[in-house]
Amino acid sequence: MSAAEQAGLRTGEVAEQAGVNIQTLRYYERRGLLAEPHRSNGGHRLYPPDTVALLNVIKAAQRLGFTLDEVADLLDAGRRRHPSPDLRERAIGKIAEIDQKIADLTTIRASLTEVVDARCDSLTNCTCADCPIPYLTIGTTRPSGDRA
Amino acid sequence: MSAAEQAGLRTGEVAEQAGVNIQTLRYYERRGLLAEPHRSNGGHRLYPPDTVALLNVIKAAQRLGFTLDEVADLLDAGRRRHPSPDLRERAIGKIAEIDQKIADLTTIRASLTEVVDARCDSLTNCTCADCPIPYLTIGTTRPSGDRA
DNA sequence: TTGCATCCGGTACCTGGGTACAGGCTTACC
DNA sequence: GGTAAGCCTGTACCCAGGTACCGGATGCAA
Repeated sequence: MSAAEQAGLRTGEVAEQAGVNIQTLRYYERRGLLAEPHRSNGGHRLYPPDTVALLNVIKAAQRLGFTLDEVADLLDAGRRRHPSPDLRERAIGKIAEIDQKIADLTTIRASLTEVVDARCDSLTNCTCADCPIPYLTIGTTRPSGDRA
Repeated sequence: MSAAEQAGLRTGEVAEQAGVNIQTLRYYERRGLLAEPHRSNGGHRLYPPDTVALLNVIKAAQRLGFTLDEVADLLDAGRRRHPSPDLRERAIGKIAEIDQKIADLTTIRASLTEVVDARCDSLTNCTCADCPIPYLTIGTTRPSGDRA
């Protein structure tokens, strides 16, 4: 059993297993998404094994359109055992955001399904001559009043 | 009735109504998201009125984590009356992506709800001492094999 | 103890999605 | 027809999120 096995994963291992760049690990550390890991005597980082899972979480959240700052918030909210009232507030806000996202995605999904199910395809000469923008409904439910 | 009324909206009007920058309109035009509008004799752009709605759609899709290229694809898919088989293929792919996004969002939502509902809050000294990463499940369902 | 793969910090660079500015022409209203 | 607001093209710049590169130090196995 080598020393590495009991001390943790090194950057290269984490990066490889999580499918991210080594530089990205250090970047996330700077951004506060990854806690500073332990170091070897020589100063090399040694990560706890669940870091890989955490990175997958981060990447998943990003794919959903959250910024790194937001991801940091989400992780923070989830991490604390007894969230402060403030944190609760923000979590509630995030839930509302998420609900909106889900609603929008559902609308887009429906539109795409129509395309695939050939609502227009088979009708070929689709009744809705001016059918150009099928996702229009999304626009009408946008979250905060943009319009004057 | 002025000439403008029958010819279309000018950039400033569209930008204002859609809540975007004028520069953004031209940027979208360059990127192919907005068709080149008609021009006045003097060369000023004159947009059809539904451009505003279209912009809202674009912005909504962006909030959901789609890139501009992807938005362009989505719009394209929705626009065609009789989609080519290829387009159908891509639409199907997008639907799968969207389903994944919805699933992930749902998971995150559930985790946040737990936080808000004080599953830990009231337990204060939460049983799950190592509860640190509640969204872990997301990572395990990530879309395409990242791992070697 | 040598040698190669890795890792270190620091800095520079890249892409996506915009945004700002300069210098000049149009529009619209008096 | 004068003039202010608005628009034109072109180019430069900005921010987020990474990536690449550099010169030097570590890790570890033979």
